[in-house]
Amino acid sequence: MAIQVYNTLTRKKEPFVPRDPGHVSIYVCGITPYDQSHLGHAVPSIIWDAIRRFLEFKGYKVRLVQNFTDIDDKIIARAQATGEDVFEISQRYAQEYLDAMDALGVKRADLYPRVSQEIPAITAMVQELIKKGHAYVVDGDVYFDVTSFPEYGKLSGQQLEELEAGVRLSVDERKRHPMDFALWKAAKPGEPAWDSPWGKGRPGWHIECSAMSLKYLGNGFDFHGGGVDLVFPHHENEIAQSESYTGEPPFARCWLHNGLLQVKDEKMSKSLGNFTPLAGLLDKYPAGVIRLYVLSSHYRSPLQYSEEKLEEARRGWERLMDTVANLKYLLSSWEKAGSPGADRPSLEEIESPAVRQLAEEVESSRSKFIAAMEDDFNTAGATAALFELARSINAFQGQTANLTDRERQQCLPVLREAAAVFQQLGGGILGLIEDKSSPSGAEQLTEALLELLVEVRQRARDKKDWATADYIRSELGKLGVKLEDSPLGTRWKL
RNA sequence: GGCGGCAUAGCCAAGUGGUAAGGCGGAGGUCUGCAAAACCUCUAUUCCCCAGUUCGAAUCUGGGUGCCGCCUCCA
Repeated sequence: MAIQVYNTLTRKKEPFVPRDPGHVSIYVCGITPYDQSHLGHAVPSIIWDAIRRFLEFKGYKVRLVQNFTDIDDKIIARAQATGEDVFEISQRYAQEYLDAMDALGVKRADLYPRVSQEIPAITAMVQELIKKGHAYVVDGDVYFDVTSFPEYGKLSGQQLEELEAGVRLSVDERKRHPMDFALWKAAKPGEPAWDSPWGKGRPGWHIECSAMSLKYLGNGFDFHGGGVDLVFPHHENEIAQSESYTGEPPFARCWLHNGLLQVKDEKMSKSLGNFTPLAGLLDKYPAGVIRLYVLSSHYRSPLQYSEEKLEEARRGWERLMDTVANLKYLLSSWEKAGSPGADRPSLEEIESPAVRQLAEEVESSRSKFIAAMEDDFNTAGATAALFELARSINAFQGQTANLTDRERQQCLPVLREAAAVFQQLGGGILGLIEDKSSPSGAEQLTEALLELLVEVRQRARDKKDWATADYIRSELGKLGVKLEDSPLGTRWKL
């Protein structure tokens, strides 16, 4: 089944056909680092991370580029207010953003170009646009002439005439058309500026993404993404200037826009002052919880933010993590017991109905998951499939006690496969399940000590010394370690 | 005023013509020294409202209503 994607440009779902077979090129509009990153910024990052991981899972070689707008009015304003250097500010907040993405388990983009480092590409593009008659110079400013691009409005469905009627701000009299936008802004005193054929100045907002995406991904790259709030004017303008520049549409093949994070029915944004900084949130919630919260709805839907929603996500996430722990426990105890690690038998070869059912359910959850992701990256449907798989695995575990030796023999490879699939879907693609493959020395010691305490407590329990057993459990509880007794033995979790 | 989107249980949320996934919460049960976890059963005769198309609509069409985003910096 081919991947289907909803394209903002055509307003319908269409089959995804990459520009270059086997390769996917993606440009995601990044942030303007002038203040703390908030949860709203994490939304597209998490979504694109899942999309990217899924495409890689499907065998594509993915190239993902995300920019930093490290020079703009807001950063300059901030610098003037604090007396700090413009680039120190943008550098610091860009780093904070990257740290937060790392903490969220978002794989790094292949490239994070910064406007300030791309001035030559930008001025070259502006020059070409002037040469082709798509832009004009006024007092050191350069404007794009929207009437020179007949298709202006094709992304957002806007008509130039209507836009003109709806202009809310006083229009700069020097512009030929009210919707003309700045490609280059003449420098004001005290602002960072670069030399250009039109005098000292700096790039306008929209031109950077065109220049950088064309430079690093080439014309006609596969996906251009960002929040829906960027459709107009930002992405509309990108299309206008890029396609005017190259003369070879499309600039980007498919436009994906994610819904916005809302707080009390208003979007979360820095300007509204209702944002939840990522840094603090990551102290309170594991990355997997935040990711599950974001990925359990479709990327195009708006997402309501509240602590309760995150708490709900936490409980669901804990169930997934418990399933991982269950699997690990079961596998290691069986492996210790010396069950031979045979090849995975075919479905027909499996005698035990319980084992066969598990094998079937693993396969069906896996295909449901993949089908959901192929259908416009429906992570909500995919997480549903993951939860179904968790239930299958946990339910199977409850039946393991009455399996015969021979059934266990067949079961081990099936169970290993279940674990691998669960890890691949929930961990590898959605990034919900952390894979602690190499615990640190301190962690290993902690584990060993906990195992010891659990063993001591078990001896007390064997003697029906409930007082000692309960004492150990409750004291560990105070330290944040939860003990759970099961027919398979006692498990602990932090 | 223009453009775009959304409306599914107590809450969150999939589902684009064939008879309502999944999560959280709630009720009951199994297991268990207790606790917890896990599992099982139940929890929307119905998808904002009205009309229409159809053998059949949450899904398509028309008309309402409500909410959100954009038209100014924004992920």
